[in-house]
Amino acid sequence: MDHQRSRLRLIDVAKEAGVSIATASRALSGAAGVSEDITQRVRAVAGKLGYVANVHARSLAGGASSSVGLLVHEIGDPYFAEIASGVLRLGAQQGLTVQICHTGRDPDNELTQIRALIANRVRAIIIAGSGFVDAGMQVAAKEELRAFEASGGRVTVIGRHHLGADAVLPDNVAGGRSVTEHLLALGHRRIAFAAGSLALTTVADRLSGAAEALGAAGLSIAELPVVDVAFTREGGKVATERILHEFPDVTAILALNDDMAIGALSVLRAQGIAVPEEISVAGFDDVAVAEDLSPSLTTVRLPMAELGERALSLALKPPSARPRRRATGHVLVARDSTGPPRC
Amino acid sequence: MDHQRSRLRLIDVAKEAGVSIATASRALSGAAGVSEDITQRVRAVAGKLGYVANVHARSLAGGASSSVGLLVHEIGDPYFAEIASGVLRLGAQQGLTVQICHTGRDPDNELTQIRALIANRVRAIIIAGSGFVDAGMQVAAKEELRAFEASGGRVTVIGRHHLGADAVLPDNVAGGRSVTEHLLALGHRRIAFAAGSLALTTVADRLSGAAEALGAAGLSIAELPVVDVAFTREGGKVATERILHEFPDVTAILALNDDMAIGALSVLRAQGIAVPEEISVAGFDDVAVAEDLSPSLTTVRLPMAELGERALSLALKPPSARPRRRATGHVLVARDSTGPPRC
DNA sequence: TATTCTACCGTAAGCGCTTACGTAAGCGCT
DNA sequence: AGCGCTTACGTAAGCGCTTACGGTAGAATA
Repeated sequence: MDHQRSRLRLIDVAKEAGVSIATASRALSGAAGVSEDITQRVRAVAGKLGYVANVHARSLAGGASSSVGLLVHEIGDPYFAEIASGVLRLGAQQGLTVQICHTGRDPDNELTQIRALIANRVRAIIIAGSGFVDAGMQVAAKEELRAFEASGGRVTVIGRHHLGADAVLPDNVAGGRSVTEHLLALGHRRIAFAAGSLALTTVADRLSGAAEALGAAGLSIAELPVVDVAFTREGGKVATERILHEFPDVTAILALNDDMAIGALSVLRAQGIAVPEEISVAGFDDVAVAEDLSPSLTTVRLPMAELGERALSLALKPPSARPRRRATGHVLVARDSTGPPRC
Repeated sequence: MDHQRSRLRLIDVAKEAGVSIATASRALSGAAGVSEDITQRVRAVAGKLGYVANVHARSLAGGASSSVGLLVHEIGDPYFAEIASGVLRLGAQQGLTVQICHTGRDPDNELTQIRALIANRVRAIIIAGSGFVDAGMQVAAKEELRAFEASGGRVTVIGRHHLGADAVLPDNVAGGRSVTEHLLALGHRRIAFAAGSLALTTVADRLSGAAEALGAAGLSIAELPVVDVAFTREGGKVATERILHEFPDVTAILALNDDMAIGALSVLRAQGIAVPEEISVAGFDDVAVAEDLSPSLTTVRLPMAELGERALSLALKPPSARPRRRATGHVLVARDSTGPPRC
């Protein structure tokens, strides 16, 4: 590839500026030990010539890489896309390039991608979606990550508690509390919960927040229906049908994510039950759809882009002795799917 | 950073395998001139030791980079996210790393990002969202890209015609034809078009496809209302109000993207006009929302992920003398928002 | 057997950059 | 003037890899 040879090198800039290559390097990188006027001169020449340093050479010589990796399941998924958006924004601001890998939920592929990131000598790996935090990650991949950390790389995890690595996660507990308080404030007492898998910390946290709010109002979640199906639209449908059938006195359904809430809405519409007049529905996540549904969905917005930014900023700090956890805020987005109970 | 020193190098593998570093390199890269058994031995050792070649050193020495760049406006936008998904999928399959840059629609930032990609010696730059193809790109950025191409880099564009570079784009003409044929087949004759900016090739193409379909049915688009407002939800609302007011005999509204269609639906709902019983509505793009609206939206799905894949595969081929164009297919997704006209 | 060829492998020269080290000049001090 | 010290800059040694190039063995040819 002649495409390498044709671009100008540091030595071209140095010659043009009448200094040595070392001085040019120092001037451009802002290192100490170069007089002010020479620094200016070199930078001016570099700008005039349109010189851009070769990242590979720089990284090879200096050891400091200027890129970070982001691991997601599927970048097309809005959840991950929004995380990526935050990571990219901060990355660009910091002059870092971001390499996004999506695994397609395939453990083999995941291992390959992690190896590729390490081969690229990324400074940090941010894990947003991965078997690492769920199940099924290759043992080899875990070892690879461990070795990566041992050799100075940083690993941070988004959205899950995870032992051994710094993590940022949405404050699901507070979110669960907020939306439950919203329902209580409207006057609801018989609230049903459409849960996904109770094993997920996400679900557990949201429910525990709800329990707190209920407790503060003198109620107990133990006396309310919690229907655990699947964290999907279909799961929402099944849960809703069961709730309507078994607990006809409920006045509000709190789905633990928006997908389930959408399923709930479709069942209610199909059965001719008015929302929110007869039953209120609230969700979790504020997916883009939520606003456009009819009725528009009351939900809890979690700032995934902000989580992405925080994960990166955490990754850029030196590691701490014990893993850090950071929870970010949330916003209750009250829309048309919730209202006061009829009676 | 000791993190560099601690990882094992090619020479470690070579020693362990009892060969020279050159032979080890050739064995791993699959170059000719190495006996079969030595190749196997080296690879086995590399695998056992978990050796991963340093991409920076490889690229610096060999000249051949293993990464490509993708330029988007905003990765959080599903349109770009889906494109990215396709690029990432094929990239992973080809062993390429993909550096995604999002510009936030800021021309200065865009220039910075392009420079960063070039500094990373990417093999190709895929432009999905950029002032390059719209307006407002920095002149410096265009020059940078031109120099990049001149020095052997490849540039491909997604979603726009663009002179001088290979491009892949959805077949908007065929899409416009399909959805119009669908409406005609249902029996509609008075169809109104809610357009965005007629200056966009996207809009022009979709309309020209519609005109073809109408022509084949013995109708002329010149006699039908084409309301040109803005390519937004709000634009869809305004267009719909105008259509209802000025052309009360229309039985179907074809919005030239889904955002406008969503706006149309909300106006119709507000005015108590039943869809599709009184008026049919169709859109374009098949955004994720489309399926969840009520009524669910008939629309044309454009395979953006596939476009991303094609853009990459085009970028990996040697450049052709004249720029290539590739149009991909589309799928008409007929849902509940369209039906036969009442009368 | 001597010779040419081929296939294989090792030696070493970079790729473009950073940075330890060396050197020279300027400063204040005795 | 001579000393040490600081500051500013140049020289050169790599970073880990690829790849000319050269050398050595065995096969093939005479």
